[in-house]
Amino acid sequence: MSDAPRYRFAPSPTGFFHVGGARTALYNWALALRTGGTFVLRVEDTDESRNSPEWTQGIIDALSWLGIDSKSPRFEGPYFQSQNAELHVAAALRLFDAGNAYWCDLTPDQIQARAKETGKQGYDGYSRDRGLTGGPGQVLRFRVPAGKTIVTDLVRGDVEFANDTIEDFVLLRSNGSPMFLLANVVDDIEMKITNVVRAEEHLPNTPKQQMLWEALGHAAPIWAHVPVLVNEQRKKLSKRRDKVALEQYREEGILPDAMINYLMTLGWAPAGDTEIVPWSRIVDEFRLEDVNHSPAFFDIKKLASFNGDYIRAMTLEAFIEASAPVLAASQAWPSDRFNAQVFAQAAPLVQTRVVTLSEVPAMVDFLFLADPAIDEDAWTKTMSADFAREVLTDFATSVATSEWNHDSLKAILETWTEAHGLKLGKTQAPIRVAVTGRTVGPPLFESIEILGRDETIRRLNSGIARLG
RNA sequence: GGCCCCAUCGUCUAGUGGCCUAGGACACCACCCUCUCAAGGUGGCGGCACGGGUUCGAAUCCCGUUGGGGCUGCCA
Repeated sequence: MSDAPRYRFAPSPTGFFHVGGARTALYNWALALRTGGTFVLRVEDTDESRNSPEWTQGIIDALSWLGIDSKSPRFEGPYFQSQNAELHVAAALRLFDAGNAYWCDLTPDQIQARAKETGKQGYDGYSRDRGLTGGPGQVLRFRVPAGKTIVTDLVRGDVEFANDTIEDFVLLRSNGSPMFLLANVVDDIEMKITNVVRAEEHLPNTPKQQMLWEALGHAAPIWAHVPVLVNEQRKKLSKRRDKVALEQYREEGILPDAMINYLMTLGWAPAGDTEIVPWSRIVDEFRLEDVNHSPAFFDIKKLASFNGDYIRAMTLEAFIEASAPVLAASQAWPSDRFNAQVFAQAAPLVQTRVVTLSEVPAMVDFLFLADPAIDEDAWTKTMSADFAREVLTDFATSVATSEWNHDSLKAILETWTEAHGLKLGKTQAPIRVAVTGRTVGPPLFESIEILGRDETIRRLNSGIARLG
């Protein structure tokens, strides 16, 4: 098993979990599962400003929500890049000793000034042969060899870079700390990573990393650069502009299975005519070679549709259980008025009517409010019907002594409706508004049945009173 | 500017030279069902960026154009 592939996911902790990162993690996880390989989590925390212990827990929690279980035998880590700093520096020094790196005392300002002078871009290799020996204020730069670098990529094929278009990049900062490129490669070597699957934005870095692997005496891993996720403007999803936090979707009632399934269909599709497929099938079918080459728009509407499908596919028990937290957290009614048994009765009525769990409370609030919140527009619209008062009055009278189930309740109104030459769609409206406060909602007669006779009659009468 | 990547309905995709008068999904529209709203069912709208090749035959291969995107830091 020593040749089982080792995949890795290497996020930098930034305080929230990016949906793009989630997809990359899922790709790596699916691959590790199918190949009998390992998923290594490494937190790239070498930038002080991106380092906070709770961020790390956030990553673990987010992965776990996505079904990437840190206790699975397929999972390894988390490792922390910051803890390997000594290794990174040692590798850099080895590179210097071997002549693959050299010291440079140019400041960023000086580099810019030189570039302006020569009319060229970036650092020009000024210190290559100056024989500097290091010390305060000097950075260590990699000596990019002549020739070209060919990156063999599982999704993109061979990508060729002319080495003279790659400047001698910094390995060690002037304060002696290692840069990301170096740290990343040294860690990957150290952790025996065989497959690097990451977002396309890293592709331009790849020739540099490949040169590092080789200079350090190792064969480069198998690369795969998957397309980035973009917004409606076709720009890379960004924290500032876009809704990218996985946690936010979780809070809004997106189901993990829906998110997982949706994310996997961005840039890839399972065989057949349906995109809604269980994770087990994704694991069986997912291949990097089949991943699309172009950026994919993260479409919240389609995500919502997937979520609706997943909600409807749940058993009633599962739906009730999944709704419990949002119900408990809801501010829609005084918490002591909530009744789990009542909700359980209403649950089948709401399950087909919500797309996210967060919509559940608004669907049943009239059951838990002392008085339903009357929507004014709904009221004026429905109560302006000339039969409104009469239907309310007659219905209240009839149901006072009728059998208490939705079929009889419906039959009562149907009889009344026919006798008045009207349509049930019309006559139910005033009753619905008086009882629930709105023109839309779960089926009326079922709702009334659950609400109970006394409360229904009370609301009907208070509606009549409100009519004046 | 330089380097690199990409290009099938509005969006996500199927498609790897003939099965394509291009299939599915989301969105949208219509109809059916129906106590409202959903769900469900049926149907519709809508696409191979453009121009050259190669080939008996091109969405599929090649070149160019155009258009998008990414990277370009002593961030990761």
